[in-house]
Amino acid sequence: MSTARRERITISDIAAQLGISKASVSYALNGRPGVSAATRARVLHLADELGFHASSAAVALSASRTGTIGVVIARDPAVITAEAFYMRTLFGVEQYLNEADGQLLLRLTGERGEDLDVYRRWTRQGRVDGFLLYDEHDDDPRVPLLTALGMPAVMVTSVALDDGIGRLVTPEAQTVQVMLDHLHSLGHREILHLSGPLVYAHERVRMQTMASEGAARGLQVAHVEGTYEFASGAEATSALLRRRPSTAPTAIVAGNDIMATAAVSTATDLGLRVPTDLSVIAWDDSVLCQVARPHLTAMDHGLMGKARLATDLLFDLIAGGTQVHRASSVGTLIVRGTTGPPRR
Amino acid sequence: MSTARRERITISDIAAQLGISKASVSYALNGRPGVSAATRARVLHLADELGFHASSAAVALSASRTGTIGVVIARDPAVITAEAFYMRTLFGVEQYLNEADGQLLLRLTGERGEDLDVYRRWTRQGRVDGFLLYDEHDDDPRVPLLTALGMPAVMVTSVALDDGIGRLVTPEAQTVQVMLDHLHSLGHREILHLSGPLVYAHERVRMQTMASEGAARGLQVAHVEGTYEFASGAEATSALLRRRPSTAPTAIVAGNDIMATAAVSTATDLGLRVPTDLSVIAWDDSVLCQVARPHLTAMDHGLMGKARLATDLLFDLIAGGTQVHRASSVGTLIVRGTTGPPRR
DNA sequence: CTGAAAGCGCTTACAG
DNA sequence: CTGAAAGCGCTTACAG
Repeated sequence: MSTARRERITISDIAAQLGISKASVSYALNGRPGVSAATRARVLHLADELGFHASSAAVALSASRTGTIGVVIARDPAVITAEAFYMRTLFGVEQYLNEADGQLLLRLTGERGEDLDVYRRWTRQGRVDGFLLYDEHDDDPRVPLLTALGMPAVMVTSVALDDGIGRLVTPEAQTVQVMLDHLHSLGHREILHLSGPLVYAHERVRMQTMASEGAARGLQVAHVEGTYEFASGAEATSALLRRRPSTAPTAIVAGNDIMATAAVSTATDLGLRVPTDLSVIAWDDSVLCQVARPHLTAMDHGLMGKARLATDLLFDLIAGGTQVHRASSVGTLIVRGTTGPPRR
Repeated sequence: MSTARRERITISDIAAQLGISKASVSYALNGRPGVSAATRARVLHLADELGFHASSAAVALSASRTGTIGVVIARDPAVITAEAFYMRTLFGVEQYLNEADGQLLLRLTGERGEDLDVYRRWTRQGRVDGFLLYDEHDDDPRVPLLTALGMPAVMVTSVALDDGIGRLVTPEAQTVQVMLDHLHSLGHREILHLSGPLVYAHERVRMQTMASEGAARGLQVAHVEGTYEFASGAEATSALLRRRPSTAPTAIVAGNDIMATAAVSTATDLGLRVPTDLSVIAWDDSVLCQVARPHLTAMDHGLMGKARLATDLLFDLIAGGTQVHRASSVGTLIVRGTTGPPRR
């Protein structure tokens, strides 16, 4: 009856109805000083009654604040849709955003650097206040790019570099210790580390840590670089098993759930028993691990919690925070059916 | 050297450097008439050289256009991270957006109606130009809400209602025909349809279609409502197998990959052989289907392509298009190791 | 505590 | 074809 033609309700409407200035409405709405408690209450009440929500464009334009963070994932669809990693991570981010009333702008690009253009464009267009970064590469071009653009960013990574961007650092050393201690106590002495692609910084860290921690325990740790794909896990496993029954590894630590599942499948197909003839640990737990037979022993890294931590750090930096490093806590080893004493 | 203090490059900068008006720059940039070819070329060249990207806030505020679509997923994290459905769907959407230079605002909420608030808020805030809708319920409250808000929307569904919102309609009848023909030709006469929750409109359609198409082929089709979860598939399967060897179904059509995998696992655990003693089809193909043993026979619905179609329809409606219904094409049955002739 | 006014960076009729 | 100007809906010093 009142606002027939005009679709949108603005602070001008509220100001007019209350007989005060737009400025007062703005101050009241944003919880800033400059209005009396009584005026503030009247504004908030009317805004609620009218279902008022400030135009994000107007806020962004005048206050240079979008309330939006960006996530750009540059990975092959075939791999990414197979792993649960990103979906869990996104859920963690969203849990935080639901509470903090933030928004997520998401972009899935190919692996050939198209992502750099998205960071640049979104920044110039003023679409986001900051970025959450995953899958760090060595000399990752995103770090200098975002630094140059002056855009807050948090890398979820295993490397605690001091390059100015925010970093949520995974304690890979502790993760490796948990897995190696488990295998060591079962009696394994020779282990194969089937990693993901070494272009990823965290895979390099894991490889080095597996080697050093293995040596510290008197373990032989061999390494093979995989692709995260099923075929890659199958191939590495059959190659390993062809060396039997010499001094081949009795256990495989696989870089993701897919390759771990492949290892179990392949061993079983070749007539071996898991875990008696071969033990397998998956670096990341997932439904796949719970559904495969036998169920896979795997690390639960609390991915949703990690994502929340990362998002919290990012909002902190956006708000002007200066503490750029934060550490996530070590995960839990879920012992299921694919690890046991080796026969030998 | 020139723009030291001022971070952002604006059309005013371009206009100044070229000695023309802001309006001309705007026309040139947006490919609209009102500038000579020569001027347009100079503008575009300089904009490119300066790495100019228009402020999305300013465009949104003045032109009421964000270039952003919203997707709000109201599902339990445990289920959603297990299925590949949404990740594939998001990839399809993103493929389209990468080409059309559109953006995606994503929100994952709980299942208790919090999503309605997000639709309302994003609309009032002017954050998006339209919504992509999934998981239609009977009398879905989102339809009247978005209609009232005057917001373009496309529901990806199995129901071709004429309620004004856009609909990309899955041909469930054809899908059912493909699966039933396969089972029928193998010799199955009694089939169990283990559906997902019937609160979803597409599950109701599937149930009705399974019944009618089954009857048309002289098949007995029983129905059990599942939850999409592993436990649900396991339970339904063991209940079915307890009825053996009477006139129990010899095949299960399961509503998603998780329940299908559960059916195979459970049957195997109970000492039955798949597919000899029990055949299983998964309604949606996934890595899980390819990794499980035996590999699962499943429908490939071309989810990424469907998502692209839906996004295309949405942008069409946003641009003023009036054709609200579009049909997606039927998927392909991938015959693997879980379907074969029944023993009987 | 309150109001008038400038400004954010675009788009879009409207005159020339 | 081109320019001057108003307007989108907020925020934010700046006076009172």
